[in-house]
Amino acid sequence: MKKYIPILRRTKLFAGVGEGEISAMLGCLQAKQDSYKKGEYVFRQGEYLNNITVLVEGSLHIQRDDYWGNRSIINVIGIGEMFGEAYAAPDSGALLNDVVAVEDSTVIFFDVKRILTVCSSACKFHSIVVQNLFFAMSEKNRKLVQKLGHMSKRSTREKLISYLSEEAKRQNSGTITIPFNRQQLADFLSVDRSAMSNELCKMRDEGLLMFEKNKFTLL
Amino acid sequence: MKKYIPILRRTKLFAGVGEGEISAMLGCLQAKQDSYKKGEYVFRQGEYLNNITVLVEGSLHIQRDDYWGNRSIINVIGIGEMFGEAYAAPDSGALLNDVVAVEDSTVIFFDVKRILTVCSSACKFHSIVVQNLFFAMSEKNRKLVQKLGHMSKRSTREKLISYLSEEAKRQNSGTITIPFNRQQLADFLSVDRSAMSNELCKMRDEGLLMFEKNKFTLL
DNA sequence: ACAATTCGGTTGTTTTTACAACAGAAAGGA
DNA sequence: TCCTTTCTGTTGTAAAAACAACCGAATTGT
Repeated sequence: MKKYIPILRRTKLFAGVGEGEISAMLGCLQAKQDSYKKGEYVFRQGEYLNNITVLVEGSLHIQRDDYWGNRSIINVIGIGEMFGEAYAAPDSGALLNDVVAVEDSTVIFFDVKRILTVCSSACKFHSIVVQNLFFAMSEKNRKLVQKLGHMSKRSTREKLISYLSEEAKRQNSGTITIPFNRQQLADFLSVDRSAMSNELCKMRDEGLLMFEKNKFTLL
Repeated sequence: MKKYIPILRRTKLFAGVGEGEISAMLGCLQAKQDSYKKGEYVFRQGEYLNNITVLVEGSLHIQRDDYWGNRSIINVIGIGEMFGEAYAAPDSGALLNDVVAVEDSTVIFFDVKRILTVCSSACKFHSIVVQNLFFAMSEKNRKLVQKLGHMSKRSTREKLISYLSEEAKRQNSGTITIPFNRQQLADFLSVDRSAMSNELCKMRDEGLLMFEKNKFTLL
């Protein structure tokens, strides 16, 4: 697990905490590590969690397949991001989504009780982590609201514009790379893939944007 | 502000804290109170917040109007619920939504820094509140994901079923009262009001449900 | 009680989407 | 390299939603 300490150091959860302290906290927080091959499930819908999990290698999708097989991608988890935190509280009930590795991935689990209960021992930085946890959850929250913003748009075109322009803002560039192929983007925006593909090409023909694979340029 | 202490006591934020302690914390957390008439704005899009706010009287909508006047209702805040917490962190940026009173309302503001920074003085219950804050944010998070679940449905009918059946589950009854009129429900689910009204009547004629005003019975 | 406004339902038209089926290109594996 | 699979774009059709316009009922304010 030692090898991932430099990565943990750069996460929101451990912002402001040194590598030495993180190393010490790994024990205090009962950290456990696990790896998953592309396509494997980290968590499944219906499971009960009691840990906060941080991705240190690879990439994950938080998604949900409904009864008819329609997939909805809720969120993408990149390296350094945490997940599962919303289901780690005592009365939060079962997980409503699947968490699946979209490439070979490694995660580290932290016991949530141990994070929230400030220990009396050496971990001075514990309270920083609690604050960080709050900030990270705030951010996740805002991200979800932004996604609601995209999905509240009535047409596929508007959804695309809403998503791509926000992504351009976030990546601070007119040319962006998205973490989706076409099917995944459609599942993320909850639209039909072929209709979306069609709309994208129309937008390209109208000179609104250019794209090649998952690289888009807004004009 | 004293008169609202019994209400605060029943909130998620102050769960497990006695009235005496709450009373003491009001000062410690620099609580401030304000009231709004129906239709008035508590916060506006673009504002910067640094407090967590709890509704103690009335009802609020978290909503957003886009460029063309399409309204999207993100969330409903009932008595005892908190809001604004996702925008109270230092780097969270400006508020993306409006918060508007849908009836005469009263709120109490708490300075977020003071909540997160455990004071050395008498407030023993401070750390409980920090935990509560985490749990409350978790819950809000799950609520947003549930809303994404409704909005990810492709048809108006599916959106309605998704929303109403979740609400029936939450209210633990086949007969539920929703906090929306037709226009608001449409804005909440991001569909056209007349089309939705039409669909509701079709569903009623098919024997799927019954309704009268904002009271629905699922069959 | 009356006038004005809001609310909910209805209908017809236009636009958009979902769905299905297919084909060429690209990627991946043996 | 060849074969297989995945990915993306294209087209046509059927279904659904948005939009607009309207009406009667209910509600609100004076």
